[in-house]
Amino acid sequence: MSKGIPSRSEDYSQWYNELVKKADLAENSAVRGCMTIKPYGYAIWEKIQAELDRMFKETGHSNAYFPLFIPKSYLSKEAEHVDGFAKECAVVTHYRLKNDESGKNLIVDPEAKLEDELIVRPTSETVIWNSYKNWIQSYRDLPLKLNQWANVVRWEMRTRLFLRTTEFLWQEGHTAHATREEAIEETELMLDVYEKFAQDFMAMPVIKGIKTANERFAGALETYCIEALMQDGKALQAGTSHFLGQNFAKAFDVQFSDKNNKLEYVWGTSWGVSTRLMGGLIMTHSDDQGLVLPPKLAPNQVVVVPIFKSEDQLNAIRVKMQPFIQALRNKGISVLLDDRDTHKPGWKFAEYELKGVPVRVAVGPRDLENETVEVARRDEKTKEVVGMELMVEHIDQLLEDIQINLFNRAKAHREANTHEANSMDELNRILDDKGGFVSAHWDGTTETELKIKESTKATIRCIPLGNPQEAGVCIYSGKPSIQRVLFARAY
RNA sequence: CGGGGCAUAGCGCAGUCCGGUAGCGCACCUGGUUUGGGACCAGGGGGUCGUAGGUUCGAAUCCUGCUGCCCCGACCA
Repeated sequence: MSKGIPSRSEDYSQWYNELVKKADLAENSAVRGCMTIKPYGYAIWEKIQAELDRMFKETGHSNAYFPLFIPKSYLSKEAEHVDGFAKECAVVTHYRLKNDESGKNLIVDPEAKLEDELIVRPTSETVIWNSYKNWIQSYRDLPLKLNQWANVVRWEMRTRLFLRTTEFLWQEGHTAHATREEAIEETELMLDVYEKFAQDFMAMPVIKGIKTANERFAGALETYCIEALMQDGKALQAGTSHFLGQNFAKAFDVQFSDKNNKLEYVWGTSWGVSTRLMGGLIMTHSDDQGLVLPPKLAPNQVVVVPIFKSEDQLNAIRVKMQPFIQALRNKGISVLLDDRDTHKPGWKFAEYELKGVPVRVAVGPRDLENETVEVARRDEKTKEVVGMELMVEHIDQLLEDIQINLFNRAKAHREANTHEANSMDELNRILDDKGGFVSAHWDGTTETELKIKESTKATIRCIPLGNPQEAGVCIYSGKPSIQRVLFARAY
């Protein structure tokens, strides 16, 4: 492990790339555009999964698993859906390999061509709705609320670890409802779940909103999203929740008999968050020393670094600290005792800073004498000496403080980087100057949205929920506008 | 997918212009001294120079194809 990572001010994207690798989160694999998620990175993802899974179940959803492969014909059943994904699908055309004449090279057996080619799922609406057709007959079968944890593949041109990879991990929820109102309610409920998770666990403030027609999920009537602002002033779409209307029900002929024995198409939703959240987590909190993790998602919340010269000293520290470590664990706090003698304390300090461990406890002979420990917090890089008998309570409180501090800090950053623009000049100036969210009047047309994107590289991130209605003129066309929308350059 | 850059030990790089059989720092191994912010000294191991061809007595070095990575664009969560 070499020391240090580039600073954020020098080159933010270089900083990000190096941090992901140096903190042992992930690396590029031998397969183009695909990443290997390393144990430390995967441990964070597992924490994300565990909490989201709990929240999904609490809101009445069950997990299931649908196949990786989708018959090509399924995708084309919903016209807009196929348009949205056709350009980035991996296709399975053969089912067998064989040795060539020389016997040395494996080749695709031309005899083994699939009659019906299979698509590696870019998302699973189509296979799932194909099953829903068989599962739903009556209003008594509704609502049907499923989620699956899965990998999906979208053949991307340009990839970045966690933010955009060809294969990625996610969850996709797919629900079916008897009424339009209930489906919309579900779409909004899951958006709230995402917001709560992002804010309470990732300590990442998000703005809930609705996507414009242009940015909408292919096949949805309405796409809701949570948008976060990264440290470099670029926005990140962190999660989406789609109201599908009856589009997929009609495409896959999913009808149910209502209480009056009348056949109706069901109403659908789908919603997802992906390993992209890892990118958001990193870019929301981390600094030039490395990763900064919110306590609720840190694989190790506390690391204890003993400082010793001899084996006897180490043993004395072990014996002294054991009950305190146990007491922390009894409170549900994860504690790592790094008593390796192969690395020096200073090395360990730097290492755990790089890996974002929220709290570090150092204990040496001096502390044993004084009945104290040195407690350092990763977020503010401050340390203080605490009496041993107060240590458990202190750390418990400190972890809570860090969780809240990270959120407040990120929120302050977002607020400081959200501005209003009343002209194209102003929009451009803000974007080039410091980036961030820019609230501006827009005439509501896709045409204008695209023109603005062309000239500024900024897109409409969302129309915030509960957006104040305010008469104005579109900054591009000068036409009347009823509200401001949020523009930003985005990941 | 277009433009540019890069590919030499696990990592970061020099050597390439001007062809003569590979070097530095970190990491690793051994021994010793060390240990409260990435220790020091001594010794040691590790590379068919991304890959496939070509030119040449001889290629990391020159030529061509391919692959991968990084940056910039178009596409996207």
